[in-house]
Amino acid sequence: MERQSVPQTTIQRLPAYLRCLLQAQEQRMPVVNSVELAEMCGTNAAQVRKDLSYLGELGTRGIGYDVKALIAHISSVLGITERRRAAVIGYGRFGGALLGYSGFAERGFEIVAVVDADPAKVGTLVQTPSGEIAVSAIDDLERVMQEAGVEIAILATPASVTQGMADRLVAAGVRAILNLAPVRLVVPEGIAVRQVCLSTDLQVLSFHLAQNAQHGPQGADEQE
Amino acid sequence: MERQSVPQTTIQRLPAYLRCLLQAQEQRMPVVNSVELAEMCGTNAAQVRKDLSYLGELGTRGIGYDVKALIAHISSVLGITERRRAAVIGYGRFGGALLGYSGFAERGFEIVAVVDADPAKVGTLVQTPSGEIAVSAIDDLERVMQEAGVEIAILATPASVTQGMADRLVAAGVRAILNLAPVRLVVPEGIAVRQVCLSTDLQVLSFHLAQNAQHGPQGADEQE
DNA sequence: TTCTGTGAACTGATTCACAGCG
DNA sequence: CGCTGTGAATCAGTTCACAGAA
Repeated sequence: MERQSVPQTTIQRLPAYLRCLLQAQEQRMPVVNSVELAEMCGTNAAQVRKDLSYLGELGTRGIGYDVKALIAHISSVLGITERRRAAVIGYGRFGGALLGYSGFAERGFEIVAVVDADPAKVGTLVQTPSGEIAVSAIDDLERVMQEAGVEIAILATPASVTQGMADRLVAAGVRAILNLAPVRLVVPEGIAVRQVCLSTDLQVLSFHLAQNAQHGPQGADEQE
Repeated sequence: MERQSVPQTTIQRLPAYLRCLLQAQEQRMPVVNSVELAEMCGTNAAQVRKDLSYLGELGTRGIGYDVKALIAHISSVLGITERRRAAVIGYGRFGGALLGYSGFAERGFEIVAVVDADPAKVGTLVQTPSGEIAVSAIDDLERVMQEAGVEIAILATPASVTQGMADRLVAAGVRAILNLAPVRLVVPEGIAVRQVCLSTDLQVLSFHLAQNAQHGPQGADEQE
């Protein structure tokens, strides 16, 4: 019944708002206004009001935003009122680190499957914050995704095999992919992909170092 | 002697151009034109030409861009003609994964120090793609940063101590920080910070799943 | 009076379309 | 001719400034 045109940039800020609101809740603040919320997450009040206004009329004039209600609303917009089921593809250094990470569970995600190509690893039991799971074989990828009801795949495979994995995941019905390998994925329309590339981020940082070195230490801050 | 107004967005795309150019070089292509380069990195030709034009007149009309020369130029703009020295703060699951990752070395970075608070870990030898290094104690943070000549710090510490670490790093002269902990860092003007938050990315993906579920499987692709 | 919600103005980035170099 | 480099047009996102709800 409502709009669908929430700007891309606003969506990317919603998780930050959510984090700050949870923090406010811990501090027993029943209400926050746009100035406080902006302060907490490092934006400005106009931005906060504009962003939240895309989601509906969520505030009370003269008062501010009800913390509990706003948390519920943003969670709903982000689609994390129910826990989302994710899988880690590639049980290597990064894959292993992800499985042990408790931050996912705290933010609405559960790792329900791990897949690896190495026969030596298949069958291994892995301890995750939300339980113990066994490593599955790559050959069973499609079956495992379907049986575990995986909605999001986290690709932590070697670069060379990553596109192939993505193709199989899409064919198996996975519609959202977080790619940690340093390759650009090509996927059909309608599949959501997010690329995380630490080397890219380091290179951007390096650019700023190069800039500041050149003409006096006054310079660029933050990203975005 | 030249401009300093390369748009933020262009800078963030330079690493991708670099990656594609290295790939072109491997395929023995001496020259690429804007259409080919756009194809390779998933943009459009106008974008490529505009981006590269901010760096100078690097192409040859009627021909395209010399791959070798363009690699050299972009590397120079990104400040990675010399190897940049980075440190990993926090030798936990993620820190460990980073140290074993060979992608950094391939893209102009060298991990020259690891620091951890756990006395049991201090002194441990860690094998990295570019050699063996010993874990240093957090108490020695300032000295280690200075002696190793660290330019970029990668924060992989528990959220609760991350801001404190950032403060000490800045005080120790580090001017660029890649933060993997899910907290917003507050740093003085002139310090470059990049935030990587996997949970945030998952939440954005979840938003897209929620959207598509609502009104028919036609939908959002890619990030940015 | 206090603070939200929102048009209007502005800023920055992308795309278009073409002049002009090799 | 083919392709770059670039002004001009467009589009998206941010900031301003204020009307009006509580």
